[in-house]
Amino acid sequence: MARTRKNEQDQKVIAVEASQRNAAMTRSRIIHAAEAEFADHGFDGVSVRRIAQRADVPVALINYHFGGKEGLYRAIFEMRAPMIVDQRIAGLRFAEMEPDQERKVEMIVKAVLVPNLHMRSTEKSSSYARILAREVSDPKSHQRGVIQEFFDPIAYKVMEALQKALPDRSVEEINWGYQAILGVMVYTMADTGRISRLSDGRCDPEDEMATATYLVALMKAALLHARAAGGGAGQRHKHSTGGER
Amino acid sequence: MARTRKNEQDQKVIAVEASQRNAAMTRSRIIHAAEAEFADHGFDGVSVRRIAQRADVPVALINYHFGGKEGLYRAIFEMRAPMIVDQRIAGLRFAEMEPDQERKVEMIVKAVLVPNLHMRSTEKSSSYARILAREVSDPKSHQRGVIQEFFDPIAYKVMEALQKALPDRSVEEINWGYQAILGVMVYTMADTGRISRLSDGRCDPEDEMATATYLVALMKAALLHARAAGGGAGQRHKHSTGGER
DNA sequence: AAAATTCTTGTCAACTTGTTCAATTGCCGC
DNA sequence: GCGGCAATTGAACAAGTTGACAAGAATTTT
Repeated sequence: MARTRKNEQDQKVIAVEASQRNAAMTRSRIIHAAEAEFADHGFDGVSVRRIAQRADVPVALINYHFGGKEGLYRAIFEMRAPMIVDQRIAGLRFAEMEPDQERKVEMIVKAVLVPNLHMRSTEKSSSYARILAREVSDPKSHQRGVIQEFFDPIAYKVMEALQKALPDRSVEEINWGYQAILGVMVYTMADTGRISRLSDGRCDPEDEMATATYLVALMKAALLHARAAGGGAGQRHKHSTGGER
Repeated sequence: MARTRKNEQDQKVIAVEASQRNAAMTRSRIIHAAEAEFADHGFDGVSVRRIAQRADVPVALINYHFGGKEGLYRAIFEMRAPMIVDQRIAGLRFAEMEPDQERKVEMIVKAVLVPNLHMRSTEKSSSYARILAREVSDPKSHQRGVIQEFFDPIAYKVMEALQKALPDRSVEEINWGYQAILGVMVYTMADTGRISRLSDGRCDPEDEMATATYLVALMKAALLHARAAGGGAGQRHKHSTGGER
């Protein structure tokens, strides 16, 4: 957090060109500009020059503060990720205390979905949601290692909680269940208007409340009622139903 | 002299196919090179020069045949999309004839998932799956309009089938259900190794059969058993989607 | 007050980018 | 044969890219 002696809010607009000499604030302004640009055009689609222009700083400042384009990119995650992770952990702790199985699963699903959905509908950080969505569908993300570094730990925690809530499920079922939740979440977060278009405006990811309600209901049902093959959790010969193709 | 004529014909075919003077063939080579590159680095992450180099053709040829980078990008979809759409339509026709509700829903889910999952595991066209995954999480996709043009029609068909199979569901429930299927599918298709890493190798998107089994089971359960909480999910205005800053 | 440090800035050069151009090649019907 | 035509080529273009530098301003330390 920026620790300025003076009130930062007051100065934010006033002294842009004048004599605002504050590293932390400049950094912040750059990061926010970068966040918006990266969200709109992707890592490769945006130039540091445009970020600099948007942040109203000279280009060289970006290299000075973040040591390059990728450093700036990582800085965004370093700023935002803890926010989400903490909220998820809190949600999981909540779920742990719930005795009823059905509600417990629901709370776990909520713990994963709600922080991100909320973030998306918050104007200020909605860009970050889209960056996140991009990152998971980019092979380079592995190279950058951002997801792994920031989100793998919480992923294990969630799956552990799921396994505890659904003890009769196999490891595979738990894993695929978690991946499904994530997929739905990411797809919704990344949405660029298609959901609203297809539903003729009836479904709107911006409406955090409604979206969360429907998605939680879906994934809760998926986790509670899905059986991989036939009846038991065992791996019988699967795929006996009609063969298309 | 039938024989001579046949020989001539044969030689002509061979010559045409071997010669670099074959528009269709060079087009194809360019498209395939582009597909691989776009999948790995995204639309903005790759230069036409690299594509040209990979296809072993001069750069100018790309612009000649496809009228630019974006034209080339669209050409990929024009080649691949019909394949998937047709398979889905076939799957839906299958589902339509199924009397049992539960099996019907399962078949619809399969009709959506299987063509894409199969494509992903096919080596030759696995790149396209990743391109598709990128496209849906790119705001520019709206600008390009590729998804809308090629996949919106089949989306309506699927939702129609879902509505018919689950008549008591609201339009919103059907829409979110479909979005969920798509989200899970896209996330799985786009996966860059995280699923396998998190599951310690137990879950592998490359394994088309197992993946389809688990995902179909999940989404089938989601559609069949999900009920929006209490029934009153229709919270109208919650957040004003007003001014940005 | 002077010096040292941190932060900011304009400018620069080497390099890519997507696209266009004029010229060339091979194939066809005349 | 010989133009007409589509396909191909290498070169050139203008615009934009990144990262670096040294010099200047602000802040802190001496």
